[in-house]
Amino acid sequence: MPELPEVETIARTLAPQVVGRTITSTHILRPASLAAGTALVPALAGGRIQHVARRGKLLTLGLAPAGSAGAFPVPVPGLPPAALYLVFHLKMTGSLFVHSPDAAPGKHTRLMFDLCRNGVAESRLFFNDIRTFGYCRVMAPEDFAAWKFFTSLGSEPLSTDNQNIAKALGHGKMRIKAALLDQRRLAGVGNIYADESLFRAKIAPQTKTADLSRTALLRLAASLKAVLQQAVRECGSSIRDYRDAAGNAGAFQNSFMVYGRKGEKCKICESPLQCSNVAGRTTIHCPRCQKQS
DNA sequence: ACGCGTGCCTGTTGGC
DNA sequence: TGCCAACAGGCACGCG
Repeated sequence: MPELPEVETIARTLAPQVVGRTITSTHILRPASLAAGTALVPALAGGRIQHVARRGKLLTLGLAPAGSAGAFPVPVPGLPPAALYLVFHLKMTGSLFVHSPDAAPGKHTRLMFDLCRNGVAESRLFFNDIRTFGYCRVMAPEDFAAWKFFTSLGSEPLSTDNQNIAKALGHGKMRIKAALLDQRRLAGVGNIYADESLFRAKIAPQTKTADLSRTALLRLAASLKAVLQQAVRECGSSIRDYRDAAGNAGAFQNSFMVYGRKGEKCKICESPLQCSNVAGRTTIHCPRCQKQS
């Protein structure tokens, strides 16, 4: 389930395989996986991939039309300019891989993009998604910049200072775990990194944000950044079958203190870890270590 | 306006 | 051993 570190890793490993290539054709195996921009699909042909970027959990490919000098009047905040964007949300089971140009779609292949370099067919970009929650949108910059989900995304935790992270998390009446998962407050945090950052900050996930001191919120901000930074360094977490765009597994799952460790002993105090449901999500925490507010 | 519960989807897991 | 309910979870949506 790609969260910020996984999407960042996928973007980094995908970029060298696709930047500079031109899309020659698009294969839509499951129309519903193309959530918007069907009318723009013909415009992809001849588009040259300029960059791969990430915003929250969204992964974007920015295209320039063939021969363009690169003047793109409508900017998309937080992303490099492009004439047209391919925007992916991988949700739980989406993945992106580059295969040979004649590779056949698999059972879970939803979209394929043929890529050429210097006029020669080079590869085929696959969007696979077992559970079909993920999607791809083809968007002109003005549509992208006006897309409600995109415009309501909160700031990037790794480029926001601790005071502003504490501010983003600290208001309202939510439980702190729900606030961490709220993409309008901070973009990119999912269930894994919410639980892991709460453990490291010694905060119980069900605590109401209003009951947390400024000190606790600042500690959580620092823990969240540290966890995300380490996970990016370790190329994300591979549980089940997550792989980056180069086919490599991540390593951060080896550093999990709580996620997926229901009933196991806390690595700090050896108390059994408690499983509960907070904000509609499976939540694991240590009832002994996570008490500070 | 905000917070919360539910549905979407399919492969895997675990209980009986 | 086999069946099947429960589970995984990000986000859209509807309700209060």
